[in-house]
Amino acid sequence: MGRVNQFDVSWGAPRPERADAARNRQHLIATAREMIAELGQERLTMDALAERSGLGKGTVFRRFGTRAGIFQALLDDGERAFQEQVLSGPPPLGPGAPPLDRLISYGQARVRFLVEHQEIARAALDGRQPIPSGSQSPLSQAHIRMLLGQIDLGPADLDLLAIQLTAALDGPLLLYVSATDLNRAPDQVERRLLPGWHDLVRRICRP
Amino acid sequence: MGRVNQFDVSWGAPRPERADAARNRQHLIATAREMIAELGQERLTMDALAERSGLGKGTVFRRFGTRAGIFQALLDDGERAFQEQVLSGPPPLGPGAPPLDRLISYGQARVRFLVEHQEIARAALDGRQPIPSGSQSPLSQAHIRMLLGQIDLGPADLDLLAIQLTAALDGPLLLYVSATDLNRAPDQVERRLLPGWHDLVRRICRP
DNA sequence: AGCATAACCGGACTTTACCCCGCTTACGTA
DNA sequence: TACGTAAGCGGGGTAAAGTCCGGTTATGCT
Repeated sequence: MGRVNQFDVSWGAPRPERADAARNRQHLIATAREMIAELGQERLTMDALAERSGLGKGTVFRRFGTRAGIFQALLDDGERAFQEQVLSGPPPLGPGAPPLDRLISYGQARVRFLVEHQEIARAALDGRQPIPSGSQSPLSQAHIRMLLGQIDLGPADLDLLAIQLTAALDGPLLLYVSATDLNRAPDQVERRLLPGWHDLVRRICRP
Repeated sequence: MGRVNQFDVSWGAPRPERADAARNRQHLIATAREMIAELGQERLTMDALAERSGLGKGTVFRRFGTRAGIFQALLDDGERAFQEQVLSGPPPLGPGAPPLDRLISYGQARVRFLVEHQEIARAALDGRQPIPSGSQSPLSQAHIRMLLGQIDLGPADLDLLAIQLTAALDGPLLLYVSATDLNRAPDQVERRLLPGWHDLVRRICRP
């Protein structure tokens, strides 16, 4: 909800969004959610979204820039809510617990988040964009980086380590686990991935 | 080179490819390489590829199924050659060295491979495909899995660990490192990623 | 060799992401 | 409150991905 348009990457909004534009974005996102629920992501077309919203095609594209942009916006939206839990919710996810515990439960929460938003997350990938589309999951990466800073790891490239961990967390879901598995048995997937993350973090962070 | 068409996922070819089809695939791959070198991946269109090859559009699509399929084929091609080095080349990459050393140098070789084929690798991603397009880099994953099996890691989900490591290896390049950085200073990227991989593996595999 | 059949070929056709540009509307200033 | 202007709007236009199907060619069998 904070961003002005698809080019506004910086957080401090340089200029407030015009009222009608904000209204339209809201409406577009809501309509997109409806259509995805009804038809599935692969049948969400830009034209149909525009028509059902009662807006012009041009508007849709100015808002989101590209088809993948819609899904990124949707994901951002969900991620923002999720991130609030993480930043100010109860321990061990929120502050108060030892950083290692927070890291572990963060990963577990994110696995659940990604399983839930799996369809949208896949559609937000875009092979044509030269730069990682909107730089994938920067919030997640930043949070992991922050927690790593509070753990004593000796000399290490913490920024890179955070990137690697983020990839090890997101990758198995987005790229490597078959969609069939996920749809048929999301529970089983979680039962495997959650301990996997736990184990990975323990291995990396032990002295 | 081995696969009959985009639906043939199994390795043992059920039926040999017809001679003209094989010739056309060869020719298409070669032409695609030329055009990418001349124009860049984003300007490689299916129509242009067909015309320049002197073939019909239908042929191109039957061969590769989708635009991303072309890039997957190109990547497969390169990966196969790379994999031979790994399976039968000299140590520490090839067999003969201790598995931990092989794992480390494998990652380093793969980083170089991905930096080199970066453009194609990105284009091989496809957000619309419900299943991880051809299941991304299965060869790499299998090799890592094999090496992990030769290292004493105590009780662990080795298959999942291999997936996580593959993601931690590929992810930073495909998703998180900006394309600008890569193009301007591939050397610097390597200088950072190579030690990063070394460090990650040491952390995970120490007793 | 001759034939049946399955695979392959090509290019016209459809769908859809994305661009363009003249018109309209909201907001800062006087 | 009136005005100038920058931002927003909409829908027709383009190009490229992906589909279809009638015609063609390779291959196995006799």
